[in-house]
Formats: sequence, C-alpha cells, structure tokens
Amino acid sequence: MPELPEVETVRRGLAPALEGRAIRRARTKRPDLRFPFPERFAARLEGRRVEAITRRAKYLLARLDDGNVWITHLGMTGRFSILGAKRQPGDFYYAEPTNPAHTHVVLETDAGVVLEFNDPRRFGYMDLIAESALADHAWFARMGPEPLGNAFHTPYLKAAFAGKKTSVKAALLDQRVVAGLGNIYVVEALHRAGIAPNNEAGRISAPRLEKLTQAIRAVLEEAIAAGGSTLSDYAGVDGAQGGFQHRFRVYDQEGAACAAPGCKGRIMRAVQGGRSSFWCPKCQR
DNA sequence: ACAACCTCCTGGGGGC
DNA sequence: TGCCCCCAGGAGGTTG
Repeated sequence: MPELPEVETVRRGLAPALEGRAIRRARTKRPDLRFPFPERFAARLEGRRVEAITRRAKYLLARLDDGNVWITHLGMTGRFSILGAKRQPGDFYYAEPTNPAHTHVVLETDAGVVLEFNDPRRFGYMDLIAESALADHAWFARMGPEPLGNAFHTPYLKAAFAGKKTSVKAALLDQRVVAGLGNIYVVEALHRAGIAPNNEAGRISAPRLEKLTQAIRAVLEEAIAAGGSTLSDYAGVDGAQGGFQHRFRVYDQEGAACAAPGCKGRIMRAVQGGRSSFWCPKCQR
C-alpha cells in the first residue's frame, strides 16, 4: 500500500519524535509480522538513541547509536501512530484510535512519547542490521535509484529499459529499475506522460522517456506535498489522512471522463500482471 | 527474459 | 440484515 510518498510522509512525522531521543522501552506483542522479528529485537532497541530517520524506497531506516539500523517496511497496511496529549500547537497527538488487536510493536522514548506500530494484514516487516551491512543486504543490494534523486534521469531510464520487452508498467514497478514506485503512482505518472501502460519498455523514444521521468518526479512531489494518498488504511503518524487521492487522474477512475485538457477519452481498467491498470486510450499511446 | 500465476493476511464494500 | 465473493497500496516466489 504505502508507496514512496506515504513512506516519506511517515518519515517526516517520525523524525521530530524520534531523532535524538533514546528508546526507553520497546515491546513486541507477537513473534512475527511478515517475517519473525530478529533475536532479542525489543531488548536491542531499548536504551539506544535514534540518530536519524531516513528512507530508502519504501523502507524506513532508523540509525541507532550502536551502529545498527532499525528497518521497517510498512507492507500494505502498516502504520505508525504517535500517542500523547496535544497541549499546544506542534505537540504530538493521536487522532484516530487503531485496533489494539493489530498493534504489534510499542515503543516509548525518553521524552515520554509513545509510538505504536499497527498492521492488520501483517505484510509489513522489521529488522535490525548493522549499518555496514545495509548496502549488501538482499533488500537493498539490487535496488534501483531513488526517483527523486540525482541518479534518476532520462539517460539512466533509457539504459535501464534498453532491450526490455516487458511492459513499461511492469518495468516501473520493478524496484531494481527505480525504487519506491507502486501501482498508484506508476499509473498516474504514465497518464501524465501520455504513455499507455502496456507499451514495450524498450521501445519508448528518448523524448517520451524524458516526459516520463518528469511525470514521475512531479507526481511524487505533489503526492508528498499532499501527505500521500489514503485509500482505506493509510494515515500519517498523527492519524491524518493523505490528500492526494482527491487528485487521482486515472487510478480507480474507471469509466470517468479523462482529466487531460481537451481529451474526450474515458478511463479504462485492465488487469496487468495481477494488478489493476487504469489509463485513457485516447491520450495515452 | 518474461508473463502469469500464487503466497502471506485482514477488512471493507458491493451484490444478492 | 446477513453472507459471500472480490478487491486492495507490496514483494518474493514458482512455473512454463
């Protein structure tokens, strides 16, 4: 569920509550999420100071003062919530109670802030690994560039797509090509770029790839500015829903009139690789 | 290399 | 109202 803009929104919410704080108490309420928690996970978090909260693709990374990194992937329904009374503007608060049956991890910082991790579907996962081992870890070793970073540009995408017979939709969902996109933002970016999702990746011209790289950046930046997209479960650490779902041009818009200026098309839906694609057959070619 | 399937798990919504 | 089926943001795996 959460794609790059949602994870980035969570990161921005976690940072002020965790950066520079020590973890006073940590508890897991079950032995696993998608994967088992690592050995002595909670005990190894306790007493550690969080130096920085960063993000790589859809992973949240908390660098700890013992050289380890606490890694979280939100999966489809993972959610962090910060609890605490709101006394004045800027204080942390907790808007929307989450189901305690699905609260799997609880932390408390030395400032008394309580952080819950809640995940009904348990597709999320956490791990604790040495920072020096991060780059070679299976989750990261073959990961492509950040779409908002300097290494993602038209010549890169041209090279990454060269000879690929797979669809541009599937290629953009492949985290080895570019890391952080998911179904929603791939579909939205392809619409903005005027490229049909089933086009063969390796046969898209350089000028159209230029439009695509710009469309990917634009849609991600707009979505981050809107606090991500909420379909059902996603919310920020304060319980606030995202706002970008109101700006979808094609995602979940089957049958609607195309939003492109002057376009008379209707949005189509088809299943591609087991995932729904949405596109306008008139302005996406 | 690649498409098409499946798996993990739960909840919400639509249709009947 | 109730129940059942389908669907969902991810991602790794298998099969052919």
